Amino acid sequence: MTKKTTISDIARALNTTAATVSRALSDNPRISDKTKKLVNDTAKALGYEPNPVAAALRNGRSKIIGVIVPYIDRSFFSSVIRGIEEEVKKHGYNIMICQSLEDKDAEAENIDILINARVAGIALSLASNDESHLTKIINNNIALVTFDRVADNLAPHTVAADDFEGSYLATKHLIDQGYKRIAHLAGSQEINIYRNRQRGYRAALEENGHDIDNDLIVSTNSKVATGRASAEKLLNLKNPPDAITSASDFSALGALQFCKSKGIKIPQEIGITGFANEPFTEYLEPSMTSVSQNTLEMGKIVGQVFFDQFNTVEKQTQYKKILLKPELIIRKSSQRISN
Amino acid sequence: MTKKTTISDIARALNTTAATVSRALSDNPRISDKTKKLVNDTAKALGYEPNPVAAALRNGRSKIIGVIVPYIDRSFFSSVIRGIEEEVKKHGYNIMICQSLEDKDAEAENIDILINARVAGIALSLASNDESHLTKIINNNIALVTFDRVADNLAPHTVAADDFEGSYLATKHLIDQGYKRIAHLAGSQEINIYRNRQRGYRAALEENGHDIDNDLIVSTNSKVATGRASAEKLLNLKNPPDAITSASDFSALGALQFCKSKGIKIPQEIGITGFANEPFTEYLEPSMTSVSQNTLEMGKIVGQVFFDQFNTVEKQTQYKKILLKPELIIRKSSQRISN
DNA sequence: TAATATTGTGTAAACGTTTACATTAACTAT
DNA sequence: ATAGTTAATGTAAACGTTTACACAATATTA
Repeated sequence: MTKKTTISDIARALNTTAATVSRALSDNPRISDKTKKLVNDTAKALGYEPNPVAAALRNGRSKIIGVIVPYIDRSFFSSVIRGIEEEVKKHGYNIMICQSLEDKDAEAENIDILINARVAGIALSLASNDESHLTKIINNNIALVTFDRVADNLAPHTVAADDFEGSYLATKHLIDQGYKRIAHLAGSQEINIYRNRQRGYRAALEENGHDIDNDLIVSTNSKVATGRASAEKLLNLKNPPDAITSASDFSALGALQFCKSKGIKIPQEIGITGFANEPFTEYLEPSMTSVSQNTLEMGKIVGQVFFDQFNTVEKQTQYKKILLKPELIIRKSSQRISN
Repeated sequence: MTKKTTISDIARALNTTAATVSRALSDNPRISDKTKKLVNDTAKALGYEPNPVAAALRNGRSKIIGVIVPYIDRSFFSSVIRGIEEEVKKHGYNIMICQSLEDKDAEAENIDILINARVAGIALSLASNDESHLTKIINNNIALVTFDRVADNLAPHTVAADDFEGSYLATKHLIDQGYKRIAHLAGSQEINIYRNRQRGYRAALEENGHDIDNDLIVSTNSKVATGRASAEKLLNLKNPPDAITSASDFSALGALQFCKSKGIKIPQEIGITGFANEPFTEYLEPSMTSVSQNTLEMGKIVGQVFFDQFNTVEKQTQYKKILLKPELIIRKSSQRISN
């Protein structure tokens, strides 16, 4: 392990000082072109590679973006993470990943760790409704972007899928397919994304002359088993639905399984749509219509928002609230009109 | 953003020096218990938090484990990453993630970045068969653990699923279920994991008195479409198989789709098993038997291997080649004997 | 031509730790 | 009582950058 070349080594070789070398390498206008060329050439000749740790110490800021998600291995998050990685890499940044495990305290702890690591920014999908601990990030003057489960009150910049629109699209699609009584498997109304999905469902019904029947809105925890139970409940109603639009792919899957087990034909007798376009939806029988949130894109945009910030003159940055257009992926579970 | 407390602040408050504070905080035996208590108390009182960047500069090593995978959002990798994260977090370490996109050059570049970031270790799943660029890691005295696609020649420590065993288990299971002509959808034989899976298949047949028929071994690229095509080819043989054990869930899915489309009953007329236990296998119709590689566990073990190394007296570390026992998840696609 | 800008470079401190090498005081042994 | 330990702490340098400030040399202006 031969010692690494430093700017001082370059300086020594050129009979100049580290300051000049540092400036030359960062293309400082005060340095003559001749010196710059000299420095860059010997840097290459000596195999110089900058030490980001030293720079981070001096600058009080490292070229790292911290990312905190509930679970790394949820397909939604891993895909967003990939997007963030690819975007920040373009700017010479790296990502440091933490999990909150949907626990507020773990989230707060991870925030402390990232602040201490002097990250340039933190991308975060909230573990809970509590956003109070985010102030710490802002007080430390660290760029903050929340995504998916965004912090509406505290975070200056947010990136999320337009859940209202996604749910609206799915519901409208069912209406267009001729379904008359459309039920909704709602997620926890504590969480804004699920509230928005319910709102989208309601809006689509209202704007298209459908009545809203509260019996057709059932609350779930976004799990397969609950989806099955909810479907059973719905289909046992005196006036059962002929379609189900779910705020989650998992509960939609449960509903689909229940219907199949009862021999109810999908999509002929009942239409089903999910939400999130989980990888499995494509392979179900029948394949399931779902709302794609364009997760990779979401990650890339999260990354971009950081650099938009970094590149604006400090104060003047406008707060960005970005809503990404979702895409309805129409598959067999909801398509009974051939076209 | 009030200035952060440093060890010098603590020293000043106690009328001592930074050296003593540093030693006290790291529980150095040369420091009296009285002083240690004093230091720890004022550290707490002043809200001191150590600056890992400064420590990393001084030590030439940061408490970061770099992870390089082909794609972050493949469920296999995201799950391993989660395991690594959870394990290293226990030791106060964090992970920095890079993607190789299955490109050798990108992998080499990421290695450089991580080396420059002075990571304590690198966990890596190879992008290609080429391992030559790994020498750099070793020359920089950075701990290296390869997993899944391991570097047999260069990497001292490797963690992988026992592919041979997994494939053996799946094949043996099909034999036990009474299938007589068992085909194999093989992956690229350039890659050792696929070679091992084919070996496991062959061994199971041989050890159980089944002939090996090379017509029943078809090579795929582990994609759904190829799986479909391969199944078609196999079922058109004069003497077609009555079971297919695949080296990949995706090609197994293709085979399953093809059989269903032809009205061939699974598992009655044909048994199918996949490999990797991708999330979707559970939800297929029929649900698909697959080999689980215990990915979360794999990640945790990768993490452990680092700290086993760190804690041994430098030189004496023995090279670890860990093979994890896979688990056969038996579902409907292969189970025609009721039990 | 003297005063003033401009250009290019050097000096030295700072970022916050860690640690090899003193130093001092108290303790043990003879 | 004196030399030799041992225990506890201090001194100062080092890790590799960046940058405020100073400075000299040249160019510009009046």
